[in-house]
Amino acid sequence: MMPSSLTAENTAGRPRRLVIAGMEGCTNCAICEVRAHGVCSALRDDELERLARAAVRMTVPPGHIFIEEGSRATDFFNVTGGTVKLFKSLPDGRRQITGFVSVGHFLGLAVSDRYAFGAEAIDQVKLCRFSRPKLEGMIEEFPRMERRLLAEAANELVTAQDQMLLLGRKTARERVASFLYGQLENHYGDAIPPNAQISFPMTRADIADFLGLTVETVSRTLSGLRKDGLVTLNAGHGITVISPVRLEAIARGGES
Amino acid sequence: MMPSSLTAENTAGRPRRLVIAGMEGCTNCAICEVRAHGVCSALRDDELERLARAAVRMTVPPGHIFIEEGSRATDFFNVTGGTVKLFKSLPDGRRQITGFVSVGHFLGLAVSDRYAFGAEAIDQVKLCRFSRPKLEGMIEEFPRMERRLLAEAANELVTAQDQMLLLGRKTARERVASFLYGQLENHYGDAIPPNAQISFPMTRADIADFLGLTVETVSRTLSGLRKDGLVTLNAGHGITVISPVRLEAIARGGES
DNA sequence: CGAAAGATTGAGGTGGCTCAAACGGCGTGG
DNA sequence: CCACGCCGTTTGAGCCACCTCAATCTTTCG
Repeated sequence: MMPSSLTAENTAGRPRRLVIAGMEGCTNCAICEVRAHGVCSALRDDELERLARAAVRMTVPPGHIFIEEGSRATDFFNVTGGTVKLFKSLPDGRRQITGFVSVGHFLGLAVSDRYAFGAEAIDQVKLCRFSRPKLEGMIEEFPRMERRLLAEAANELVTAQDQMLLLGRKTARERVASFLYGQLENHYGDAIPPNAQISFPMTRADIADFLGLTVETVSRTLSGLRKDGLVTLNAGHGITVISPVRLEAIARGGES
Repeated sequence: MMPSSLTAENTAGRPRRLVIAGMEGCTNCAICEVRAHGVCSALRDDELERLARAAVRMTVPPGHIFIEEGSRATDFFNVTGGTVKLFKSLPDGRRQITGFVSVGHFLGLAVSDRYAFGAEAIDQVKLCRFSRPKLEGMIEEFPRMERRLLAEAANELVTAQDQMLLLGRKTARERVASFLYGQLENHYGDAIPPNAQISFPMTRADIADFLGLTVETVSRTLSGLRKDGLVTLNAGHGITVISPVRLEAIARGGES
């Protein structure tokens, strides 16, 4: 009756409560490992000084939800390590992952006073946390930061539109190819060599929830790509893309 | 072979070329009918003065594409009348409508120097057009405008995430109910009365492309809702929603 | 009024889902 | 070190929601 779903398993074995582990207090943003990424890259050293006083560093273990869907939006986050999945759910447990985000990404741009999505750590995730009023004050003071946030929001909007095209109109094969190609771009940028290797932390279930498919379909589709000589599936979550060019053609919808 | 599509008809009978009709030159933004909406509402009168000098008003007839997917992003637009559909396409003609926008909405936040989407007038559309450099200059000068743009982008992001959930995980019935309920909210705000009337300019094909379905499925699903006593289908593009509450329940995924 | 576009309805096909079983890696404990 | 259980992955068989193709009906508009 439901075309897709994760009713049983995905609802049942879902991670525990909102737990925030390992809060290390504020450190120096100027020497932060993600200094060059995300919002931070928009600021000068003296501005970073201010930022540092507002930031709380924290670590979140795999599987833990640190933003609960619909909860009060009290904080903003900046991902400084690991990978996070953002998601929305339906009452019966069906789940859509709206994006995977990693280092440099900014989280928490909420419209209302509540988060419209949830966020769960896939692997060990490091975050900078800012209280809403504090960050809003900073935005007020540093127009450059606002510029940066606008640019990032515009970027996400473009990504979201691509994903809507994928979810609304692409076949399973095209979706999986799109996902793999996206991963390639993340690792290699524009210059993707033949036999490019990727390894990602998300499970088949995550990929399914991201692509609007079931685990079985993702698995079968990957096997199909393997049979067609497009990829090899390595141990763990590793994949070798033999022909990125052909993969992209499939992702774009230009080939069967 | 393709699960969804608008290959034949939708590709063939597609609107003509990029045509911009009725350019009326710059007018006074202070007395503009959408003064209270969109980006304009963020500005003071003296700032609007500046805006007016940068704006070119234009009218676009139904069916005409005024932003071509992938073309150079030379302008920004502010919708001052009518309804616009935003879309992305695949090479074989499959099309996904990413949103319908109307008065007050801002268009053209492109990341690169090219538009990532196309825009087509559904009915008679009125626009304010700004050249990219001019608007960027204004943003530089008026932080309030930037604030406003960021807020609007954040809003669109939330909408986009909702749409991803819809496209990835909702049934046809839930999708159509979601669409109708969204239309209700547009017209009535939060207080939607029983037997609420709506009439919208988009065709069944547009709705299908928006919901990731086919025309036939949209039509059949609407008929199903009618049979179930949830709506009545009026002449033209009018629909009466007998029970908005039950419709919302379906849209949310909480009822069959 | 007539042509063209849009909407509805029917009949049949299929891509991806559901249910089910087997397989593999990995940590735990005996 | 191996047995065991858990979890994620793969594969198979069958089904169904939605798609495709096609005909008819309705609305719009010149």
